[in-house]
Amino acid sequence: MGRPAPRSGRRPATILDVARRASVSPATVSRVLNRRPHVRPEVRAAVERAVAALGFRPNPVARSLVGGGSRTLGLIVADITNPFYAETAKAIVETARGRGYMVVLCNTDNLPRLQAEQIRMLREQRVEGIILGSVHRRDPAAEELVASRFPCVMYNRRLASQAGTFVVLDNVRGAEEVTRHFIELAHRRIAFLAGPPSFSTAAERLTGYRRALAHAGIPFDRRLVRQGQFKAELAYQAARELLQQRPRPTAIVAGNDLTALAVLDAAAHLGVRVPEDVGVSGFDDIELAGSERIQLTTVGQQKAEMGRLAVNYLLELVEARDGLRRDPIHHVLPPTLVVRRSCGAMAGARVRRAATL
Amino acid sequence: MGRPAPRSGRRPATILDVARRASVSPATVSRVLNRRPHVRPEVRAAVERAVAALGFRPNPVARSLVGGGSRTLGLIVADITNPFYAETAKAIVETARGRGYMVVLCNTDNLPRLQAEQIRMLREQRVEGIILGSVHRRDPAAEELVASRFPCVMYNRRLASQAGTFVVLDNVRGAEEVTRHFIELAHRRIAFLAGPPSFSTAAERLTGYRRALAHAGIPFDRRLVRQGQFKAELAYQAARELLQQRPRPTAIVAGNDLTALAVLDAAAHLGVRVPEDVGVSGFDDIELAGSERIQLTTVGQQKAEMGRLAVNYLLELVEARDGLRRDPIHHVLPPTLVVRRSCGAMAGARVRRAATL
DNA sequence: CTGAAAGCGCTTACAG
DNA sequence: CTGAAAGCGCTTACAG
Repeated sequence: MGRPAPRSGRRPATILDVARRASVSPATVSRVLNRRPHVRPEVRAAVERAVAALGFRPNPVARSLVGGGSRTLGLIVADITNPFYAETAKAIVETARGRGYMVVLCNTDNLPRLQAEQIRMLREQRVEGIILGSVHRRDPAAEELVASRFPCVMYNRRLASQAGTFVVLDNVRGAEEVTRHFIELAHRRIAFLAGPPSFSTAAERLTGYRRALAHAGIPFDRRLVRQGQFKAELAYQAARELLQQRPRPTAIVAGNDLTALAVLDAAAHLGVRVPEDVGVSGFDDIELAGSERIQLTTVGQQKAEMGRLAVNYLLELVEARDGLRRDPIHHVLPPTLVVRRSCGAMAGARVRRAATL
Repeated sequence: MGRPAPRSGRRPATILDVARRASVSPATVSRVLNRRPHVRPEVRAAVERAVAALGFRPNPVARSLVGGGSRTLGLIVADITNPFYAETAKAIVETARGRGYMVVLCNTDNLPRLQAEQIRMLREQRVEGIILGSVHRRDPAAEELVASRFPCVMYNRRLASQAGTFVVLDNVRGAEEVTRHFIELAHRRIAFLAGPPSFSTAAERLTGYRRALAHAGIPFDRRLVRQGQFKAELAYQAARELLQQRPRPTAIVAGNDLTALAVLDAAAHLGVRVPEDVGVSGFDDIELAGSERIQLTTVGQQKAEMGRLAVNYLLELVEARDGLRRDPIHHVLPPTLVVRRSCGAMAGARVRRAATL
């Protein structure tokens, strides 16, 4: 009588099965499973034997219901087909797996409404923390998330308020360095293909560009700044306009590699040679930037490292059992100027060297 | 006395709160929530009012524990930084969201051990179904998953046994068409940069290549086939070897776009002109294949459609309440030959046209 | 049509 | 050190 005998079939073992086999209570099994102290070694061993014999694996859903943690994180990016996000996402997923967490992927296309909805869904699904790859500078949903003290970290972009933990590139310096690089190559009419000013990345890169001009005493000319929106199609149009200006800019600093590629396309279609007629630079150093046909000068960032840091900071928050939650961390990574052919420095070097001989 | 009054604070409303406010039982609330019949309209309305007033959202974890479904799917790909996977993943995530499901992303780097581990973890997390983007032709973990009748669908690649539901490209035809295209351009020494033969995609593309040669009466020459492993670095080496053969192949059919780009690089480094000295083609039609600097002739596949189909077939399985589970579906999508500059057809056409005048 | 009760598989105080 | 009991928030037979 009483409960039916356990079906010998496919039903996965539960903690009760383990308890019975080891002749202990489920509470004790739970203690062993969670490596808690206060269990006699021989009891612990018996439980472990039972676990092994039954091939028992705790049901994460039950654990999560009772507050034990779902071992799942959320990752929200703007566009997973953007190589920058794909590369960081890969590092994030792999780092999380190494720590025993899975990650739910969400794609927002930069739509605030979608991002707010995804944050809500992720919290309902009881993910233990959220990584935000594409917050806006003002971003009510993200700000509320941070304020609620729910474990989260931003990467790539940050809030204007500087609230919360984030790991970002030093975008100001990156843009400043690449712009100065063109200045050192004797450029004066340097255009800037900007990203949407609602993103910290775009705003900071524009700042860096202006700063480099200012340092060199080159007046800022707003006609040389065009919106590329970080998107290939829009950037293509903007690049055409820039390239048709007279006098034509002698260099174009693009907001990211995707838009820099659009500049290359626009130049090709207009018969403008790169780098002879116009120098071009990007931002991100995606894998294709180094290919022989592209050879894009760009600002590199440590994408895998950024992803790893984001996960590690997040898990610190997740695992900090409430009390000892420390101050938000602002981790700013250094940029690397990657000089390839598209800026003209290579050719120039060769020419100069030849002249010296 | 009895249970403490609900803390007015942040505790999210539960089904019990709703039941109390609507003066019904939790069972009735559950019925309304799940749109089950047999609820008087006025009761239903009262419950709905209570739900709205409390901002109640059912806890998916509890639902999932009791067998109600976690509303989560798993997606396992070989490499999310490969644009093919990024593009299909995007469609998958968005289609799933439209149907109210989230998706857990896993990356295997094509390691069978990792894939087996991820499948296990996903099942433990109680995802309701799994999409496999990178099965091997023999793949014990995937075969077992299919055999267990757990809802799953493969895309891109399939099992040699043809077991399970899948949506794939007609790879044989794709490779056959692009090879024939070169033959029609009068090529005879056509090399093939293969993928790992343990993948159906690679095996089928090789078959298509051989079939086109056979149809044209061109003898198969195994020295013209090299392993590119679908990876840029390995393909680069293999491409160098091919390009240094004497006589040099006049065309190279690459197993995918990533390896075709490696061929372009190798050619550039060796001073071999594309398409004048060697024609090149890829497979996948990733976004960059169309850029002005690349202009890669390739075999296009409907990536977004493939992702959408995978989700829809999977949800059919998930939602087919056991009984009416129908036969596995084998959906084979047609390839599209995308002719750009790298094959030489453009230049050739122009030349021929000029000659005619 | 509706409710009381049991149960999903764990964990966490509370006793001892 | 260990166990009995309650509970996490739902859903599902079973009664009525």
